[in-house]
Amino acid sequence: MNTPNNSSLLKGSLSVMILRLLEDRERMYGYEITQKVKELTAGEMAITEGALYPALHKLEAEGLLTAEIQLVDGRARKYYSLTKTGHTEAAGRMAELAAFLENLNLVLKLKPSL
Amino acid sequence: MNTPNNSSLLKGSLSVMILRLLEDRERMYGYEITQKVKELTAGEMAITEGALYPALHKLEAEGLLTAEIQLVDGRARKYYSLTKTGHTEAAGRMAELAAFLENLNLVLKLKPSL
DNA sequence: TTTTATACCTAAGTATTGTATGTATATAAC
DNA sequence: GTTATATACATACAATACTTAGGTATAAAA
Repeated sequence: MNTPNNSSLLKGSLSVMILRLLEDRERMYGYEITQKVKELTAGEMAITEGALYPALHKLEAEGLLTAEIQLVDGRARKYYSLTKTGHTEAAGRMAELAAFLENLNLVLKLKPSL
Repeated sequence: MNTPNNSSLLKGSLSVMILRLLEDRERMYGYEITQKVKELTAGEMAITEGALYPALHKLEAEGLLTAEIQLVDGRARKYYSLTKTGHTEAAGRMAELAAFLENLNLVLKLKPSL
């Protein structure tokens, strides 16, 4: 029998988004992530800073991200990049999410496009 | 500007699943829901009872579900049905979820099938 | 000069879910 | 006949994520 997927009913979609964005972009800073998400979703999805920064710190503490601070126009930016482990984990979590969404579709009988 | 969708980053997917299952089925009891979800997902998704029963009680308290107890083969079953408000709310939450998933796809650039 | 945008951060509260446990009956296995 | 499994409900506690609300600071625009 399959091991039941207890994996968090998607409550961790924020960290997956962060990891996925960094898979494509090499490095990003926190504020940039909030703007990029707004841009990609035409303003419909907003990541709050109160959720984002703790999530970034956690991913860094888990060894999935590394950070380096850089001064740009007199303001300090903290750039994050995926570590080697982070790349692996990003792929893994994306697969988990995809599997969860497929199962969710089965339960909700969503249209294939969703 | 669009009102940002702060709607809970999908952490409430369980209640949406319950509402959606009841949209199609008229009435179900708790244990039946756990089995139906297992069946629909070929055992890959398991709803824990510790999450399910409080969720059902909450939906009932919110007036979205009504419950009636019925004895079947010497065991008491608690059947839940959508109220009129529950039907409306079910449709609303499904729409919210669909919107959220679309935005998630935009951020994650998932394949159309997901 | 004040507001807006940029850029970071944390603390406290809320809400959902998982783990663990409990009760009880019916049926199947031993 | 006893034990294990399936059915069927329930709650308490812990873990965790996210929201709300606030704080600091610089640059640019009004």
